[in-house]
Amino acid sequence: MEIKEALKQLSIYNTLTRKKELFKPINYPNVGLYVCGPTVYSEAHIGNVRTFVTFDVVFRYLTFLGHKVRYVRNITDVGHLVDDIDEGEDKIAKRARLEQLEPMEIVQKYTNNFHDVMLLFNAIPPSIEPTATAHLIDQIEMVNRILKNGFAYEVNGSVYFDVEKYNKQHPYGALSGRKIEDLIANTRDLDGQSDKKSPLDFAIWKKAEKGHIMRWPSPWGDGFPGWHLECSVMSTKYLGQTFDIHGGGMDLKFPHHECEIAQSVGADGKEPVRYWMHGNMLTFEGSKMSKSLGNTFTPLELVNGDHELLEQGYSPMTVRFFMFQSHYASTLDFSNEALKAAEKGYSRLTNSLNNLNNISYKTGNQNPEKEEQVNKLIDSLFLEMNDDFNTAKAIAVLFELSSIINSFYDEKIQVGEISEDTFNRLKTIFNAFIFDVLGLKVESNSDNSTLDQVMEVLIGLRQSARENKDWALADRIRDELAKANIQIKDEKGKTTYGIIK
RNA sequence: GGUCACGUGGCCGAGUGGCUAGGCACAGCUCUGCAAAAGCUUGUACGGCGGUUCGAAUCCGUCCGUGACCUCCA
Repeated sequence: MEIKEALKQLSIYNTLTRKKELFKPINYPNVGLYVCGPTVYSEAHIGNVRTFVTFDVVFRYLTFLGHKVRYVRNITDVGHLVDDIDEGEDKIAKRARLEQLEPMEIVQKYTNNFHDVMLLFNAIPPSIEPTATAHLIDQIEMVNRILKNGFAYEVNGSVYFDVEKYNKQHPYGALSGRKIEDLIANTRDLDGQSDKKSPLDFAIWKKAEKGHIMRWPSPWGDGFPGWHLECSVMSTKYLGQTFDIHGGGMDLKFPHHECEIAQSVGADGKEPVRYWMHGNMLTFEGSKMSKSLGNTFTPLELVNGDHELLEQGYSPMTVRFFMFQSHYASTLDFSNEALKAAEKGYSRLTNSLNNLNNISYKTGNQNPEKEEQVNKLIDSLFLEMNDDFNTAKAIAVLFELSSIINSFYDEKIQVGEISEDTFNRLKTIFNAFIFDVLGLKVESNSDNSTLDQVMEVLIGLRQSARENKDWALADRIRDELAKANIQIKDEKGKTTYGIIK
């Protein structure tokens, strides 16, 4: 599909500069996109879904505009500690102990779960999905480079990044807007327990204590890599020392992403990322959903309605659509009312889509105003997405187009008022935005062909009754079916049915 | 305590110095044997108080409220 240059001017809000900037890839048309993936120590929750669905659209839209995107999203399978960045137990090791499994069994189990969830929500798999444990040699190498450059020190088999020393040459905290003095002033004393010179320092290699079940040999003895290191290593390895876009949840901005920058600059002397993007959090009743607060639910619970906070289940595409009705950088509050509204809205949109695909073009009296209106709305779809992936506005435009489409379908407006070219453009772009850009799928209520056949019989019987003006029987069929949650829909010329939720 | 966001009509939620966001709900209408479904149409909102401006919901100040980050979480 040919897209006008004027419709390809994408702007991205860059968290680093706090400004919207025109997106210019380093090696057009290639684009490098790195997104921090999950730590696979427990089931994915609905907040994870929001972040990855957000970047799914980023990936899809960049591709749609003609970029060749290499999308790297890691799996963290070692190094992420439970309580304190450098003092807790490894999350995966802990889970392995609790479930009495090998750590790699935990990793596999929750990686599978994560993939299932991503599939359920129709997120395209990344081009490369590297794991931390498969890049230990690369990580040890990066630790060596940082040590060689003097930005790290070894103590008792662990290696720490020297934040204060680094800060003398490179500003630390630019991404999250922090000053090192404030950070120092705010840090708790660690009661002299730590090997670290400063509480701000973070482990890039951690010694494995006796009995620690995740350990690899290194120049500093048996140990495992620090949490932040993998992302620096794998983004550098697959996307280069400086690449285009780095994304992740807002909660990773500090310290995780700040540390990534420090590590990359400390190792290779280059700013790693051109555009930083951060997706915002999901809230429930006003407070952040998070594993630690325990107010999350899993995607499956949401889909099945299997949670005390949920009045019913909401289909994956309803949820996806719901998420797109707000901007990725805003918090989004979950509620039954809002989800139900999204469910109806989404069904309205897919209904219009079906209508559009069932209209056959007929020439008529062209109306230049209508022609211009339709083309302008189509252009707006691009312009809204170009404005920092504003899915909410793009969806609003889709609804405006829906009204026009439905009017064509009902022949309240003749489709011949617009040219055939414009009609074809409308059809192509409307479909493309829904399926390719937003990544929505049409979910059918029933794939049950037996039920379809039964309903065909009942609808036929009712139709005969109506033709005989036997309203009592016709209404009885309708009402009895309604009791069984099946709704009869009399449309023009034909009758269909739907399952009431 | 420090830093930073946000407060939009009944609900959700965009956006912006002057011109209708959109969805849901409500209402009216069309269709229909009646109804439902579906579709169409309408609704003039931006926390309080000051200020800047010809004009502010949009900029500035201030107050109130909510939230996030500052140890883990997407």
